[in-house]
Amino acid sequence: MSDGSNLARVAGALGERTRASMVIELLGGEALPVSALARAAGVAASTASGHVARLESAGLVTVRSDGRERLVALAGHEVAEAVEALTLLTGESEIRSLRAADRLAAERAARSCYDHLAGRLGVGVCDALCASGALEPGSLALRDAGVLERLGVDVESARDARRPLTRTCLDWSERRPHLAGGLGAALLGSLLERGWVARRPGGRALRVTDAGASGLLEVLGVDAAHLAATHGGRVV
Amino acid sequence: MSDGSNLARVAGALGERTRASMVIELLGGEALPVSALARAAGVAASTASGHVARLESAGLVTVRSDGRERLVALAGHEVAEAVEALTLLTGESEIRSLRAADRLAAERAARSCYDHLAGRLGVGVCDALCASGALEPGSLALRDAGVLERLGVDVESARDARRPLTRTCLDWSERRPHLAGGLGAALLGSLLERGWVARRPGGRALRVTDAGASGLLEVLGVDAAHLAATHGGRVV
DNA sequence: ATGACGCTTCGGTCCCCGTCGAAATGTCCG
DNA sequence: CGGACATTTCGACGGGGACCGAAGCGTCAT
Repeated sequence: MSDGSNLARVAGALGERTRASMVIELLGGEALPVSALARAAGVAASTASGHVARLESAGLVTVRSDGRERLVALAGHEVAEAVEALTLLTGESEIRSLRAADRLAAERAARSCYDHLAGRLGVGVCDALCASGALEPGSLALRDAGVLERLGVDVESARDARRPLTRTCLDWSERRPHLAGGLGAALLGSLLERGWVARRPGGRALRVTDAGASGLLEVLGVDAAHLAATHGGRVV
Repeated sequence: MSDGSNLARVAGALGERTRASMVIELLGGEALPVSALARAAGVAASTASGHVARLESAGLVTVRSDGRERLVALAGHEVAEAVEALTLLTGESEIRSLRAADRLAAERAARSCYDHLAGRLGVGVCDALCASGALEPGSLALRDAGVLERLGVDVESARDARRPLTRTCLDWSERRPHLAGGLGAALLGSLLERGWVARRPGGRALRVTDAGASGLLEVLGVDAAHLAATHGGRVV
């Protein structure tokens, strides 16, 4: 690795506006067809096809054929972590359109960071888990699995030798740490499975359902409906 | 951030062989003059100058004039973390030359990961800190500051609101976590200040001094001389 | 079977950017 | 002050790659 060509190959795959848009789109955690990525990035299907091929050969995404579609997904949580680390280096973005502003507001409120919660909701849930004694405040080390199990998380099966059980992920919008790692992934998975949060179509933003609002209030004392509301904006 | 241009700007700065080599060179943690980066990357001084300008405008490095030299350094630990995260995505590198093989062996043994220890030595020290009860095994949360203070670390001043006290950093050579974060930085700083480890010129690799070998053996029970030896290779 | 649809390949165009050497600027040291 | 050195600017060259539309190839539905 003293030679830079490996790093350049991976970074170069992200280092172009169109491909970067595609990867950000995939950061929602769902697999998307090539056509959706083309639309999101604003390029022709043929152009998008080439970019997907390059992302795949760089190992950033995996592609799976499904009928006549080809579904593209991030290759793993390591990719999402690298993208998040790079995103932290970028300054704030300028708002370009009303639609972009809406979308940004929704993502600031609640979003998935590939496989775990982020945004105000993610930080709020993490803080509540610390306050309830489930997690150690600074390090986010697991202290008491009880609260998490009441959220439907199977803590034991969240253990995975390939990555730490808990990890702090610095939120680019809140500039505060939130819960990532195997446990963060299991938590989002459980909330999605229970229908407490749902993915908003066409992006990384999440929506808190009525069941989720009451459940999170009861178990964690978190006013999720307030946290996940777009400040002063319309909530779809 | 739903637009990819910010991500592309930062990733694009890393996404070119020559600039990637320069950044890897800077990952040692020392500020280097432009001429040293040019030599390391194998390009003319004028070419290197342009690349440094681009890295600076992307916010990845800072440049400080010192006499007739301009010293380039990584802009902060966030940059180092992003580069490490990207490095984890690259496969193994092929060895191109005997010199590169020597260098790689030295870096696998002991190196600085911008501001903390990495390589076999870094992992070994981290394991020993866990075994001695100073750190919590999985999360690396601080348990007992005593051992660290015997290593010269001022734990209190290592606390920094802008980043976690301890963080796990996955080692690309060992594929095992080691200690990063504010405490990891303070530890490397202390070992360098005490003269227990020293930077090898021209790279990220570290050398364990005689004082360091006996000190680490006494305080942590770590056979640092063995860990930091290049396996079967010559040790300069 | 016959479209409709999603995707890829191909050919062509254009521009960005990495590279160098030469010359200019600025700094240090006799 | 004048020569050595580090760096930057400039001009020129060449290559890689981003883009599109048209055409070809599977797959699904009617």
